[in-house]
Amino acid sequence: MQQQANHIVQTLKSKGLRVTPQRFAVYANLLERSDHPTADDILMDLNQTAPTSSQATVYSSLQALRDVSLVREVLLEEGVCRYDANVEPHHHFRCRCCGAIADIPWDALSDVDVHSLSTKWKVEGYEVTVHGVCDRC
Amino acid sequence: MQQQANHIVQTLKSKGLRVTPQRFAVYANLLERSDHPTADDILMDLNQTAPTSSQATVYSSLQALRDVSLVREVLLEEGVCRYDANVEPHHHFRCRCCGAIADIPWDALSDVDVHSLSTKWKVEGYEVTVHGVCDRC
DNA sequence: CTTTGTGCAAACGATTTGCAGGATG
DNA sequence: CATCCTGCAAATCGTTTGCACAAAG
Repeated sequence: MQQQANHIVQTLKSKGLRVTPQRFAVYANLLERSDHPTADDILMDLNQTAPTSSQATVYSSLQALRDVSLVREVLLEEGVCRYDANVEPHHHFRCRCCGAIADIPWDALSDVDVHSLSTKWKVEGYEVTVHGVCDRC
Repeated sequence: MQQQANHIVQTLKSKGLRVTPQRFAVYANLLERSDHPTADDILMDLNQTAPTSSQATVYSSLQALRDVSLVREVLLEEGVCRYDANVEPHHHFRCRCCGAIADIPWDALSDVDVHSLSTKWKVEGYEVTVHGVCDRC
């Protein structure tokens, strides 16, 4: 635990971010959950027991973390931006009913040849979004 | 042209939608462009020469068209919902610089085997999002 | 004539911003 | 001690809603 905390501090520092309690808390929270929370989800979670961080700060922390590629945005739903501390390439599954999002490891899907597509574009990457219904629905 | 107009009228009727000038205009506009406009883009375009439709009506028309599967939402950018009259399965390319979105025909990419993924999900479909830089950037 | 759509303006929810005070390196 | 961050509240942006009037079938 202490080790993990230290690791987070080092990671933030190595990206040139100041380590503040709020920023630490946002990133730590995102690292320990896998449910792709919204900014508001994180805010609620952090302030559940005691006030930890304000709304504006959560937003700006997420922005800072995104700018240094420690978190990524996940856009699979209208009107909400979700966040993911898993920045390795991977795919997503989204449940049509409950909206739950799950990660799919990169290797679980066959590779798609996106480089022979068009000479008009410089292709840099891709990802697959799978949709369907999850077990709870 | 007249033929095309008639076709649009028939399509709307066959989906049980009343044919109003505004709804017609929104759908026709979406059919003749391929740039995945936002609701506001459409509004601007329609009212460019003469006032044709109000903001609320464009939104409600798009909602109606989406409800009967004549248009689909495209979510590849934070905060904006884009619309596409191409409802056939296809993939998307998005330019990292200018945000432009282009369609990729379904057959242009190799199939991904998404059905052997997990027994926890009932997989219904998928699509690939390719990102990179377009020729103008 | 019944039902549904339109337009306006106000309401809404998520995110951003301005600014004064506070913490970090 | 200079710089960057935080918190608050107000502002902004895209979208939705309530309601009175108008149009469609």
